[in-house]
Amino acid sequence: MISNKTIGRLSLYRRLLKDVINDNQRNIYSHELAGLAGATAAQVRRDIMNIGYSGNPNRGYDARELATSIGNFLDHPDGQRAALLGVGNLGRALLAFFSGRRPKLSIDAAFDIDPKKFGRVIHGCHCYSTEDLATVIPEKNISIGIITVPANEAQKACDNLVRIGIHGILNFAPVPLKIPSNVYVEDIDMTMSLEKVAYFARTATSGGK
Amino acid sequence: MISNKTIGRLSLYRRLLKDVINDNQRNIYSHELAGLAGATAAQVRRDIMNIGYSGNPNRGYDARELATSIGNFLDHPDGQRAALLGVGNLGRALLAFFSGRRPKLSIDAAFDIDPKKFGRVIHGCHCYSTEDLATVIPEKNISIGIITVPANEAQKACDNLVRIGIHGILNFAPVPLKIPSNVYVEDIDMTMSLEKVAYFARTATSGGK
DNA sequence: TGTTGTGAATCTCTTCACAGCT
DNA sequence: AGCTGTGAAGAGATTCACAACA
Repeated sequence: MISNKTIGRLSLYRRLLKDVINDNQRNIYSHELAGLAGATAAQVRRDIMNIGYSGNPNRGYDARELATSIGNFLDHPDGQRAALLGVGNLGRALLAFFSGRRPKLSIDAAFDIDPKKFGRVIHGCHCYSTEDLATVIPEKNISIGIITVPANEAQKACDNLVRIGIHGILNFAPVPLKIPSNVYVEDIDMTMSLEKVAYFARTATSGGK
Repeated sequence: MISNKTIGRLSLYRRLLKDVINDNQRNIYSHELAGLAGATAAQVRRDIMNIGYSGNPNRGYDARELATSIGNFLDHPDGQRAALLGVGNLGRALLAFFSGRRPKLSIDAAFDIDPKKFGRVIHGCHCYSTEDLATVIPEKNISIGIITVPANEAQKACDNLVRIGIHGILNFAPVPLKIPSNVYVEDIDMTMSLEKVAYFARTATSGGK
């Protein structure tokens, strides 16, 4: 079983490898990738070991092969699609941010309760009424939910997603969601992050992490 | 020394305690707070122990006192101010999100390179030219930077902040920043988070974390 | 009885260190 | 000589389990 932390770093390595490949660099050593990622060489080697890819003691890793191996590991062969719930300031920013970024992972529908938004296309994404959730999500074969509704509506949004059979949720609302154990939630708690920065900025010389 | 993870949870506990206090609940047990926070009772007790606050074996913790203790621990007595670099979609969403949220922690200046934005006030925050960074930041006594510029400009933005003497940075750009060891960076890597969700949504029954 | 506070045990993640390879 | 792959050690975080207490 592969850990949450390793998955996160693999995602980062792949992104860094794309730049390396674009610069026409063929091979990369664990310590080079570690330098780019802010990790240690041993960490990089172990992460790569975990997905079963092997380098060469002389030339390090083949950048292109490694990126492909990570892709095979992280991506679903048919791709995966996400729905965004809550087309406010943050929701729209995310639609812009993720638009066309990864072919195997796209936001394919947005939902809101405000009728003025129904039918609009925002950064290439069609906006539906929340009432259509149960029909649009299976129809578009969506397997991931992104919650950007206000805090007081987040649990309801989550419950709706879970009821339809969504197993993965990215939650931007600053409240812990109650979910059954077969659903994975990743929280992005910006308030918490900012308060951490404030704390460690004070305690000065290199606080935690 | 208190850990990064503990600081994060304390921030969360405080937010949850506000709701509890608003509901006129006087006392709270570690297992109740744990339930709200999605943690264990032992975890909550240890975190609270770390900041030196004590409960009562009969009544648990005094909600109001505990919230105050966490505040004394997390907040700077004079408050702290942040600057946001990069007034794009995400930057504007953050200005809206954090506007007036916490009195002791506010975004007091925004910076961009686009002259059309200079002088505008966005969600209550004045927008300056990036060239004015070195004058506005000391003037407003800002100690925290928030980076929402495009990936290829993030390191430059970071370097500018560090040069002016900023010790804490919240980084939304999807690149690891190179910083001296006396600066604390908290990364919010939305791409990584979404890819994690995609992965664990597949491997189904409660992947990692 | 049911809670807190906490030493000790456990679990998880990271780093060390080196054999084996090219 | 300098790298990878990896067992083993180490560090860090969480949970257990129970004495002390109201």
